[in-house]
Amino acid sequence: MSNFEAFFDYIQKISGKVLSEDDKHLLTAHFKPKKLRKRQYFLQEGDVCKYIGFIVKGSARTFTVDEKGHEHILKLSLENWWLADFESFYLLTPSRFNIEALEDLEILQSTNAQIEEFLKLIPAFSAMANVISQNYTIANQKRMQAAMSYSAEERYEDLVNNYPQFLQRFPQNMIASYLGLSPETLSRLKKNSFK
Amino acid sequence: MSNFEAFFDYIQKISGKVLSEDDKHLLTAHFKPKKLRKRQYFLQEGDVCKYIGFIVKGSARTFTVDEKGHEHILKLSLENWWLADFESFYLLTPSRFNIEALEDLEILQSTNAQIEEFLKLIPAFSAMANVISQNYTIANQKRMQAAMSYSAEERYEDLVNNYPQFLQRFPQNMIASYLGLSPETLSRLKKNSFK
DNA sequence: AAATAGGCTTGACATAGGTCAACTCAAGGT
DNA sequence: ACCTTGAGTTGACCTATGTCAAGCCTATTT
Repeated sequence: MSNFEAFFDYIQKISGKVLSEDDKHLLTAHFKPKKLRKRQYFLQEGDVCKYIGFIVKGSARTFTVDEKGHEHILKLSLENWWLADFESFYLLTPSRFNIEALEDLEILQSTNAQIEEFLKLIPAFSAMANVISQNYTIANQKRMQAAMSYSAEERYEDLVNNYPQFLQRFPQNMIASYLGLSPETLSRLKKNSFK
Repeated sequence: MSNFEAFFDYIQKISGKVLSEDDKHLLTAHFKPKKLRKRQYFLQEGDVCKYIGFIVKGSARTFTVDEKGHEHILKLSLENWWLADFESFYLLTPSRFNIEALEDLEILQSTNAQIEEFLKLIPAFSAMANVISQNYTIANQKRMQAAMSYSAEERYEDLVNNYPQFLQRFPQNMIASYLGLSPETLSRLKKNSFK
């Protein structure tokens, strides 16, 4: 099953360890393929995030809606990323976020309890989890610094340099929201930077 | 040594596991007590963050200086928090941050290589690391959301509710920088919210 | 082919928050 | 005791970005 091949490759590459045949069987048995169509929700605000998904194909956004009804995108996710509200997933509390497919989405999903098992039983999986958690911490720190220290224009240029795929895959108003800008501001900003 | 008692308690409390006498000896042997005076630097921008510190007493700030010479505080740290630029510490790359004692500081410090050992040898330590990493991820997500969705006033109220100790321990201009505000703005904002 | 909807741009205007400068007050160092 | 230094406040003004509204273009639906 080609879905799982990509998944196994990913785990082995990130962890630097090899998956045994047993490991693979275990993963195959407990990660369920699932499809979501564009606009479908993976998670709704107020629900507990019971599942974590590994994105095989497609994209999604994690966002909140504030009191004024404005949406704020906190995360844009593509292939080979994990999809979940980790706070809700770890603590089993109702989520403050929505997660919605922006393109047709194919994921492999599993539950918290099963992830705990994988962490215990599969060394490559647990090594991967550690690396991902490091990467997350680093990425969050960078994003936080950018939000605090950089102007709108600098943040946009940062994104162009670091996540050029985003520009291909996501409409500009989503990018704007991800950067914490109104769509109008991003539009003007691009015009000016071309000069 | 009372320093270490507090440290052991912390590990056991966070991890939910017990430290054996051997564990404690290992930790005592490889965490070195260190003191920094107010204003002293734990880490300077451009240096690799070779040490991680557990704060026994005192406080510190992690900040950057932008091209215009303005400082931005990314993290304020108190007792029972870890002190490090994790990006630099994990990857051994030069840090973009400065870490400075805001009050006289007593820490227990160790190196990356030794931490790896502790993770392998001490189950309570490794369980603690997982919990902390979860907490970190959650806290970062919240802070990111706050930075994107909330006004200056809302972010301040959030801080008053969630980290009231900060108001006691840190001068107002540090709080302002932590919130991404100028000191003047925070000052005015407080005046108005008293009404 | 017409109709509709979504995304993008542009203009005019509004506003939150930043900047600069002056003043006050408390604290620490000598 | 004196002097300096740092923190906080306040006022006047400035600027980046948001808001609202209109119009345009492309793609999809009918």
